[in-house]
Amino acid sequence: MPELPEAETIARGLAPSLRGRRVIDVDIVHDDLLPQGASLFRSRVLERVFTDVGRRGKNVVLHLDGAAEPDDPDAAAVVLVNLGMTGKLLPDPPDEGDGRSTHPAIVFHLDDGGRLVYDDVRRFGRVECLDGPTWRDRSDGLGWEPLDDGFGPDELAAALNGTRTPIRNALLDQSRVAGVGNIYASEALHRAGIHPRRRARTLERAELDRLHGAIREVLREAIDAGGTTIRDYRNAAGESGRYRSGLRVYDREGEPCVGCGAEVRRIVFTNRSAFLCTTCQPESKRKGDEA
DNA sequence: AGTGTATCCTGCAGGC
DNA sequence: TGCCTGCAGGATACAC
Repeated sequence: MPELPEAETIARGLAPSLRGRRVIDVDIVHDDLLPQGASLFRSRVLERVFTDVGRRGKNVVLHLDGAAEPDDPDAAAVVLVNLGMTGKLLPDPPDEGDGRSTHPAIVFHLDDGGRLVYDDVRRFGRVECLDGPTWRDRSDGLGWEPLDDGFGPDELAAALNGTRTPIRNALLDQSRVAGVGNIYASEALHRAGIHPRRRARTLERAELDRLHGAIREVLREAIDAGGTTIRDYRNAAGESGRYRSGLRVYDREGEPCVGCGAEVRRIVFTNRSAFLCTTCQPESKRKGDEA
């Protein structure tokens, strides 16, 4: 569920509360979230100190010191957290009431008596502990950070790489651009006036320029609002995101388009909903497409 | 290469 | 109240 703005909000909220704390024990409630297996994961994480929290695409990256070999920079490691649809990272959650962990999957016990809980209702998330070189390789397999200075319209065009796949699907492909999911794909395409089903290779230069600007704009606005909560998303403090009211089409089927007043429509392809205004985002003229 | 489908899982809203 | 269906911010694997 969480996309780039939600992962960014979580990382920012988590960093101050996690830095400098050491893992003294790990409870593994659901080992199906650990592709490495419980014992390897535990052995890699035990006795290490969280040094910082970052983000890459939709992933929250918990940095660990190189406790075993302090002089080797490659000994530093990360806990890579892909939150799936319903993942949450909760530092020191209360036992009762709002913000408590309802579906704990992995519990890190920390040296000061506190905890970091990875909670995940549907358990589509993944948690891994990777050494530095492995993490760099993994990160290299992801596409552009859309908010990086180096990411311009030319880079977007190159990432799309002439594919015939619908532009909505191309935007969801994390190896092209990292961090865009179903909400912000719909939102960016609406702002750019491009139909979600347009084949990526048919986008003209002006459309690529608009799409590039729209992606960055909507992601920045969503970060400023602390992300979007449709139902499950909560930040590290257990709070909802405030960007839902900034959404122009996503989850607004039947409501008027803010641009033209026509009804927002929901279409489904590749098993996922896309929301659009068919007036502001006209379908291409012919079924097979030109170009 | 692209696309449709199924899968992993749980919960919730809506229809009857 | 309950039962059933469809749907959900993701990612992958498969057959055509």
